Amino acid sequence: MTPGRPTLETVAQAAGVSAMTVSNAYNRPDQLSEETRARVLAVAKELGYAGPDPAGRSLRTRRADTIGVLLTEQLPYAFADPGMVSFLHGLASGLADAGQALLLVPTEGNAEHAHVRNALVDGFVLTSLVAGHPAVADVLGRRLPVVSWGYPKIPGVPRIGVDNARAAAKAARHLLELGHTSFGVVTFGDGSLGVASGNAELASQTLVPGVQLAMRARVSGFVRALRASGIDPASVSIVAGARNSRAAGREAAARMLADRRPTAVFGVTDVLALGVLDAAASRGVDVPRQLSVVGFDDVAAAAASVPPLTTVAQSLFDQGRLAASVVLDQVAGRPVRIPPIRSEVVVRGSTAPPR
Amino acid sequence: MTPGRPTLETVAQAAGVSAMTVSNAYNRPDQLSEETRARVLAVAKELGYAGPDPAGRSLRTRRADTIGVLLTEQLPYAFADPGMVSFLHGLASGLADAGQALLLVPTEGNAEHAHVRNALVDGFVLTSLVAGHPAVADVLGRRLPVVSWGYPKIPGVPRIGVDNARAAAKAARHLLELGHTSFGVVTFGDGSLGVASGNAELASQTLVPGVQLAMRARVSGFVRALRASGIDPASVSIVAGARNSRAAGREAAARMLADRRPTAVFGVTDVLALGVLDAAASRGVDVPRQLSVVGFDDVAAAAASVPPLTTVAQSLFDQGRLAASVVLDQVAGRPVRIPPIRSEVVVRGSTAPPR
DNA sequence: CGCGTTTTCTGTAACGATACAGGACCGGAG
DNA sequence: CTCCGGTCCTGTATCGTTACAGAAAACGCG
Repeated sequence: MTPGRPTLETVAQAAGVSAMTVSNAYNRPDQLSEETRARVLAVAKELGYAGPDPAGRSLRTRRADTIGVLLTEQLPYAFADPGMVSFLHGLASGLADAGQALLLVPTEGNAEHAHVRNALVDGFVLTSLVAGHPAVADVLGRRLPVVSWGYPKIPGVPRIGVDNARAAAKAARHLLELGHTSFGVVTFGDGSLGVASGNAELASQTLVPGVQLAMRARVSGFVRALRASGIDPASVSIVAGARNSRAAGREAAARMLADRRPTAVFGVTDVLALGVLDAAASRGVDVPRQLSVVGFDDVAAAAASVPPLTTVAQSLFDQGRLAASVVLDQVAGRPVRIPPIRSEVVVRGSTAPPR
Repeated sequence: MTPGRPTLETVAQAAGVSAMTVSNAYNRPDQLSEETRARVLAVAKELGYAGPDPAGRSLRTRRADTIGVLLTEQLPYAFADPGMVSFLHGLASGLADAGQALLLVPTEGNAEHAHVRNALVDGFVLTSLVAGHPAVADVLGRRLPVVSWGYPKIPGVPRIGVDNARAAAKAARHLLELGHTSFGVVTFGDGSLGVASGNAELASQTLVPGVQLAMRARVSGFVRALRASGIDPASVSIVAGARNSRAAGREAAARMLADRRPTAVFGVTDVLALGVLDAAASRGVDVPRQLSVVGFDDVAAAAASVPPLTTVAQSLFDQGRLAASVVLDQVAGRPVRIPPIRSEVVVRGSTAPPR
């Protein structure tokens, strides 16, 4: 009876010890003599035993030492968006420090969300998901610890995220302090909807990407801060790109600049703001002398652009690490505390007083 | 006897059916009447049953529907390097299409490589690892399907990667055709070692990051192509940055440009080449009129730089997708075929004839 | 009405591991 | 010689699921 893959039992018999001893040889070296351990491992090697099977172990111990992150509808989005990459970076880093691996769980494709149901994880991190996305219900159904980043806001689920409206207001105040009086905003998707009606925070009944909820909050926070300083909201030209990409930002900005050109533009993400810089450059508009541009996020590319981008920095990497510690605290049954996320305007070369 | 977490059995008893029926309710809807299924699911919901436990399922079915990717020694590297991110993007995309999740397995931290041993995966993808990295042995010990990207080269393990030397030679020929006669190379780490002695391909006995083996191949391929056209290899100034970052590339290029300045520079990665552009800009050196710059990889930032970067494109995204299909072919027992990876020079605005 | 088919459901037997509770043995103290 | 405390090792009992084979009921049909 020696066919098939070797197991603990196979090795145990070959080595003349009990299965427990073989298990201990791998996991509790102090529980057996160095001598026996060496012999057991030698036998295991000879038999081609691959080591204790993680599936068996996981079933028995009820732990996976893995945290799953639910990626946006469009998997590509996760890697194409530098902000998301920074967050994942921080998350992976925090998890690795705690000896946990990170499982990327796609939400698209399988309609039954088999990925979510089958994911062998001890907890989930939700990232900027579509509000009301069915996969969220599946995650909650797993009854595992969860932490949400940005949106959706779920009752009873710890959430990490900046106050987008307040952070965007900082961008507005920076520009106001420089003396600007005419403004534009570049957003994407339907991120501008509801702003005109002052209803930007209205929860949509339809499937609205969570990222776009964040963008709405940024737009409305920006506009509100302007209004507080006596700027007429109706004078603020708001354009939306098709998606959050540099090219879309450039295209949207081109439309705006062709119209009556404001002296200051707020891009709701750095990626869009970089597109604004591109559009300005190709039209011969000098930044910052003829046009000030502010972004949001402070991704790596923001510091390297020409000119370097002034932006509202939120530490995405740190938020990733925080998400890791929050979900692990829950797994371990420790109390969860979420400090407020800080944001600040990083002034670089893309903003200046208007001429 | 109803304490603890509910299981299939708990639900089965409450619903008055067998455990198998409950299992089928979740996994084989066609195996039972719609009526019973609805009743079972209702009971399950009422009991707070979270659905079939992935650990039990995985033990029984011997599948995890997950592929693990072993990340470089420095986890941060994976996310900080846009080339790696593109590869991961393609990999995740290919896996998602096949209904597989992606597990990021860190190699650092735990000396025993518990992550590798415990990873619940059906196969592994190795990425540009340190040659002879101990985690590689652990991976091979798992006796699972493996595919390696770039380095290390492991006998019997399918490997995906461009021919770095040949691709770099294309960069050299592009510059030669433009008429350049004085050259520089910016690499990183010890990527230049051995080139002078013509021994760049020598496998090192020490722990040399696999990425650096790739860089060595690029440097030597570039230099060899120059030599083939009568350029004295000794006249090529080779400088190395501390790491693969834009800042390091800039710093290294600054040293080179302060010296006798070549008319053409090859950056062994786009990231480094972008640093070269930065260095040129800050010294007032006009690219491409006074200096031509060629990169390698064709990351997104290469198309957006000022001027846009001429580079040797290798489709990292496609290589990620290929890695996915190769490892899944192995898992499924299908024959593995690895097509050659194409590379080509994408001419943009950073190269021109010398003046 | 009898008989083969299909639909619907069930019982048994692993899958591979570890937690736990001891048992055997050994050396030294009393 | 007994008792005690370690060290080293073992047996048993799950962990929760699904593959497989087949039973029972329902159905179609000549």
